[in-house]
Amino acid sequence: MSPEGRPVRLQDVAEHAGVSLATASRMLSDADYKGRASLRNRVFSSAAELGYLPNLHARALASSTSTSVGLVVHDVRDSYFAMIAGGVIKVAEAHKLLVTMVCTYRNPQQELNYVSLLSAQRPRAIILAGSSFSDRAHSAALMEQLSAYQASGGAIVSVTRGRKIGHIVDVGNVEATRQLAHRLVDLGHTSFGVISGPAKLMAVRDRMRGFRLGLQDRGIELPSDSIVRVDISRDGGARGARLLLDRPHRPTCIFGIADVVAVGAMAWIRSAGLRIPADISVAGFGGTPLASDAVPGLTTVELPLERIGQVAMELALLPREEPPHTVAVGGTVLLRDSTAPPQP
Amino acid sequence: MSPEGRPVRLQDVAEHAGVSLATASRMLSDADYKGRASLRNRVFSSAAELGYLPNLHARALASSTSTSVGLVVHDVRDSYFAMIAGGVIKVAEAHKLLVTMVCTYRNPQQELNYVSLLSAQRPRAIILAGSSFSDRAHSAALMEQLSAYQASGGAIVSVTRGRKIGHIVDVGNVEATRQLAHRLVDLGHTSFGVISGPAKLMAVRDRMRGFRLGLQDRGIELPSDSIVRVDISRDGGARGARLLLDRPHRPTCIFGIADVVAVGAMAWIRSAGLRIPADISVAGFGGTPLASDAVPGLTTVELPLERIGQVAMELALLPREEPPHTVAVGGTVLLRDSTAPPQP
DNA sequence: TCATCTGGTGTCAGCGCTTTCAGTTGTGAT
DNA sequence: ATCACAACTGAAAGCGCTGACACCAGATGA
Repeated sequence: MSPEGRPVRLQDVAEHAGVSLATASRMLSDADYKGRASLRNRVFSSAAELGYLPNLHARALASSTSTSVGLVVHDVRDSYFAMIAGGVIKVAEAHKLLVTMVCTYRNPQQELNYVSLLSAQRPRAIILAGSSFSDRAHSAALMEQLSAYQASGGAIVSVTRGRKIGHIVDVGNVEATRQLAHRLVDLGHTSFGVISGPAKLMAVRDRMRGFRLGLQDRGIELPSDSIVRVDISRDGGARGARLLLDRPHRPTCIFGIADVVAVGAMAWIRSAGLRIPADISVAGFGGTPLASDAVPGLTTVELPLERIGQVAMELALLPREEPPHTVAVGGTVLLRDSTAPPQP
Repeated sequence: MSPEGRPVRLQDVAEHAGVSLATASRMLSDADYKGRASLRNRVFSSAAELGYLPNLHARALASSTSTSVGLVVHDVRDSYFAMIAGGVIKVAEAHKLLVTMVCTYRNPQQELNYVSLLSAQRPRAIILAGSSFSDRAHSAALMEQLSAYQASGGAIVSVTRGRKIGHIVDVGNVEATRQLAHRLVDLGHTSFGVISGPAKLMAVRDRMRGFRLGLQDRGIELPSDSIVRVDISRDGGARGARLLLDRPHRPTCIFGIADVVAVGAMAWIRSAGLRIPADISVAGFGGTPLASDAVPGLTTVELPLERIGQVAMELALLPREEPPHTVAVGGTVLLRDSTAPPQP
């Protein structure tokens, strides 16, 4: 490192090694460039000795290729996104790319702000893992930003269906939830309660639709008063369970729109003195560790979350000329002990 | 956005608004600069109309101040770090800073690599939330990197005690674990099993030391054959519990070095047909959502994880001339239902 | 032997922005 | 009206790096 203050520049390394700036640059950052072995050694040992660290900003500016990747999630604290982020970071690190993460906390306006802040960093790709609001105006604004970003050479990957730009990782919310509904009905349930999330979220809508479809497939309607909407969080789940249990007709099975919601609901149900699954069954969605750690184990739609992150990052790495891909990453219904046939 | 390809530069905005580059720059990014109102409007509306997005790389290069912050954790998928990351990101976003996260997966060599990759991005600060290995050579190498980084103007915050550089957020591993031990002994336990983690981690060592001290305070020794070392993960916890239960003398209380370990242990214990806490008590460390979601609720040392992240980020924002601060963020022993007096 | 490559190296013009510095305008006091 | 002073604006010099281009040696083929 430098004796004081000013960081070591490539120039310093070049001088110390007695070569030109350009040669030093090529030696250090062009893998295909060999050069004279003696010089090569001199450059590398000078760099090491001086503690040279390339300035990524300068490099990005000069070569207009950055080493960062933007990741947009709703909330890292939710295991669902933490797992996806883990997958993204794993692949990114293998390629020496840095992942810059922003959390929108499901606020569309924040999302817009952070996406533009991210774009300003000119990342190689932007991965939208939590995104997709149903608001027309918002999607239009987002699309505008994204297409500008794409036009300037960035890759876009969305973990959602139906975005008309970039690559897509489709987790098949609708179909998976439909399957879940089938299995729950097959268990014998006919009266359901659903703890849903903000209607502005596409994922929520899709899961709701899938659940409804699944019930309809078995000839069951979901009355609108058996649905409550809460924040997607543990507390939201608890509140949702309370609302549902307060109603005159108690359902035999509750579906939480996300694992974290279902887990919150389980806690409330238990504290209300009811047994799971004897008195009431509970199911979730996501396949987070929350579901497997829960007691009893939470029946859920298991998504390969970390894998989703990895796939997203791999798509982001595809050459620019590649046409938009859509990768379907299916979920699997995992029946655990939180669900059982209803007591007669 | 630009009609095609090339992004809009400040130059374009300036021309469109009929002012010089310099003026446009000042209008757009110097808050103290007012300028003639008419020009000001022209510049802002031009920027909006053209969809101008500043190039953060160019800005960082020219002004040598970046808008990013580096965050080093062991593993985002672990709620412990996800919560801390959430706190860091929350404060960072409030300051329009972007957080770049790397995961070391507890590999010292990776840590070194990623810290230097991060430094190359010249972030305003580097926050080491998961770090601190006991290896001498490794710490020396890390210190060298960090001090070079600091010399070049970056702030450093470590969530660990005893690093001799930058600000410190001290979670008080030793003292908190000591208290936990007291409480467990006070419950009546005298025979303990500990599921510990890699000895190379300072946090693990500190918690072990605290636990030992706490027992010694009550006149109890911890035989070395009642300690098993595993990976800090759910599976590690399960494996640890298996090892402990296989031993001739079964402890009445098991301490997992981290919540995730304790939760894994609980799962194994339950699957082995033992009841918690009737047959065996379990305690963890961290205060992650894992602990509160567990059934029975996991006794643990509750750390304000999100707050720790926030504090770390706030320290990172302190003016450079500020001397190194040390903020102690205490943990609280939270006795839940996973612990009870041992059965006679 | 000389013309033709080829790979290695140096020179230099930017990448898009900030920031002196100098010049220009407008303001209040004289 | 006149001068000092402030506030504004523009021209230009980089920030640290890459990438075209030019140049040079030595190797190759006729």
